[in-house]
Amino acid sequence: MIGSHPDAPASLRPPLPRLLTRAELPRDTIALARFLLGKIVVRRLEGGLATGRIVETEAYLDGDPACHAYRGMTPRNRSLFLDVGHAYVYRCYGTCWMLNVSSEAPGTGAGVLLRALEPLRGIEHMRRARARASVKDLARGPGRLAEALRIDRSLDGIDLLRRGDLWIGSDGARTGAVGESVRIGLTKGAEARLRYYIAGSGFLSGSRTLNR
DNA sequence: TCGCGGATGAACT
DNA sequence: GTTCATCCGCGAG
Repeated sequence: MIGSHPDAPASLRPPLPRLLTRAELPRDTIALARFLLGKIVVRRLEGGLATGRIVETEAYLDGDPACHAYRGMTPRNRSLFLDVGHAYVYRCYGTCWMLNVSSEAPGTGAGVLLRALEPLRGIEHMRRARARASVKDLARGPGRLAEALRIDRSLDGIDLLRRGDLWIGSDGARTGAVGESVRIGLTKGAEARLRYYIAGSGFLSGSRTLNR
C-alpha cells in the first residue's frame, strides 16, 4: 500500500501516473483486458485524488451473449460502441454502478469491466463512501469499486485517456503472472474464461477457487 | 468459509 | 412484467 496523507507536501506524494495514449491501447478486447491489469485508475474527487491499481478485469466481446451490446446499440449501451478507452457506466441490480472501458474500433460494441482495484492513494476519500470497509474490501468487486470512487452515470461516455474527473494511467509497474477464470455472476456466456487477474493479489473479488 | 435471500431501479420485451 | 456483469447480512457447518 502506497497511500500518502492528502496534506503532505507535493514533493512527498507519489507522482501522477503517466497518461496512456490511444495508440498504445490494444483494440482487441481480450488483449485490452490483460493490458489494463496493473494500470492505475485516477479519480478526481472533492478533497483530492483517489487512485488504485487494476488487479481484476473481465472481457465482454463483440458477439458475446453476455455483452450488453449483443443485441445492438441502445441508449444505455451506446458508449460501448465508442473508440477504445471511453467509459461505459451503467447501473446494475438497482444498487450498484459498473465501470467498463470500451474496446475495439468505433462502431463495434465491446468492453472490459473493471472488477477490482488495489487502493493506492486517497484512501481516506474512498472511505468517505465506504466507511465500514477495510482497505482490502474498499474496491474488491465492481460495485464496490464504483462506490469507492463515486462513479455514476455522469461519467458515462467520457474519454479515459485525458486528465479529467476519471482517467487511466500507468506508473510503469510490471505485472507478474496473470490468472484467468470464468466471469463472475453471469447467466449468459457463463462458460467462457474471460476474467483476468493479477495472480496472488490480495485485492481480488471472487472465491478462492476462482483465483488459483 | 460458504450459500442463501432481499433491496433496488432502469432498460428492455 | 422480466431481467440483471451486486452487495450485505445472516445462519449453518
